[in-house]
Amino acid sequence: MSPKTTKTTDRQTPTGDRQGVADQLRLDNQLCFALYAATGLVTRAYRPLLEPLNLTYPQYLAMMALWEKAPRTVSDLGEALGLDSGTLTPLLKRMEGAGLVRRTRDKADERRVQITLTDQGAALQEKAAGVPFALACALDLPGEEIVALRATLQDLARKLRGTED
Amino acid sequence: MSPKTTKTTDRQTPTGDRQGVADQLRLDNQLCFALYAATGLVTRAYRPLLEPLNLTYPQYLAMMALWEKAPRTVSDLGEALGLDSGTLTPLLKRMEGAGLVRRTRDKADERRVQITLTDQGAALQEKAAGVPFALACALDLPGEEIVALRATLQDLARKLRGTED
DNA sequence: GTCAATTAAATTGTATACAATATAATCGTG
DNA sequence: CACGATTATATTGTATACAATTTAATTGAC
Repeated sequence: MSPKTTKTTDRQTPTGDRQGVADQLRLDNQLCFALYAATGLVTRAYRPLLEPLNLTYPQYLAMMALWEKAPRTVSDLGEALGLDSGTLTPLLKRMEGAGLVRRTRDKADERRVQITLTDQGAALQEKAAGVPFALACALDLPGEEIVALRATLQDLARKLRGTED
Repeated sequence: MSPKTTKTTDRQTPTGDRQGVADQLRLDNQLCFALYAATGLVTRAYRPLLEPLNLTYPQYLAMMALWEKAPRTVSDLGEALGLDSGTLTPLLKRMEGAGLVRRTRDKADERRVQITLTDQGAALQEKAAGVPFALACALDLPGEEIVALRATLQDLARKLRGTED
C-alpha cells in the first residue's frame, strides 16, 4: 500500500486530481453502496422470518400494502411499492397461485385489475404479527435510531420522488 | 376509513391488540421498506448517469471495487460487494463481453478466477469521475447529512454482518 | 501418498426489477 | 359518435439476486 495521509476526504466539491477521483470512487465513500449493502443485509435478515409464512421479501411488502388497503388496483399497489406492472403482474400471479390474493378485472373499468385478499391472505396477517419485532431485535439498534434512520430515508425518498419524471 | 387517533406509534415492544399489529405492519412504519424504497430511487437516479458509460448499477459497483483493487478473485470481489458467484459469474461474463475485464484462471490455484481490468476498463474510471458529484447534487442533501447517513448505514451493515453466518 | 473434506466457480432454477412494446379499454375533442 | 390520445395491464427480453447443486482443484489427516 502506498503511504497516505489519514485525512478523511468527505468532499462535496469535485476534485480533478488523480487521488481525489480515486477516493471519490471508493466503494466505502458511496452512500449508494451503503444503501445497497444495508438493503441486501436487511433482506437477508428477513428471509428466515418470512420462510415460515411462505413469502419472499417483495411479497411480504405487497401483503403489508394489501393489509393496509384492499381491494386495490395493480397501479395503486405499484405506486405504494414503487414497482411497475412488469414486476407486479408476475409477482401477483404467484401470490394468487399461493392462494393469498385474487386478481379480478374491474367491471366498472375493464382495464383495471383489482387485487383482493383471500381469507387465507387476510389471516396471514396474524402470523406475520411477530415479524417486525423479531427483525427489530435482529437489527440490534435502539428504537430511537431506527425511527431516526427511517425518517431520514423517507426524507431522501421524498426528495428523489420529486425529481423523478 | 375508520376513525383513528393521530397518535404516532413508534413502538419498540410488540403489542398484541388488533390495531397495534396493523400499525406495526404498516409499510410506512417499516425501516426495511424505507431502505428498499430509497435504494430503488437512488438506483434509478444513477441510471441516466451510468447509461453513457454503458454500465448497469451493479456493474458500476463492481467496477469501483476493481478500480480500488485489481486483479482480485471472484470471491474477493463477492465479499466486497456482498454477492456470490451465482450473481457475479454472469455479471462478470457480461463485463468481459463489454471489454472491461478479463477472467483468467489463477495458475497457482486453478480453482480461482482472477478478474483483471482491461485498458478500457481502467480508462473508464476517468469517465466515471463526475458521477459521484452529479449524484450528490441529485440527492439534494447537505454534505454532512450524506456523511452521517452513510455512517449510520455502514454501522447497521456491520452489525448485520456480525450476526450472519 | 491417498482419499475424504473443503474450497472456488459455475450451473440450474426461481424470483425480482425494469425498459420497451403490445393490447385492450376508456376518455376527450370535435 | 367517431377516432386519436391516453390509461391500465400484460408481455418480452435482459439483468440482477440467491438457494441448491455440480465440478474441479486443493488441503489435511492418517
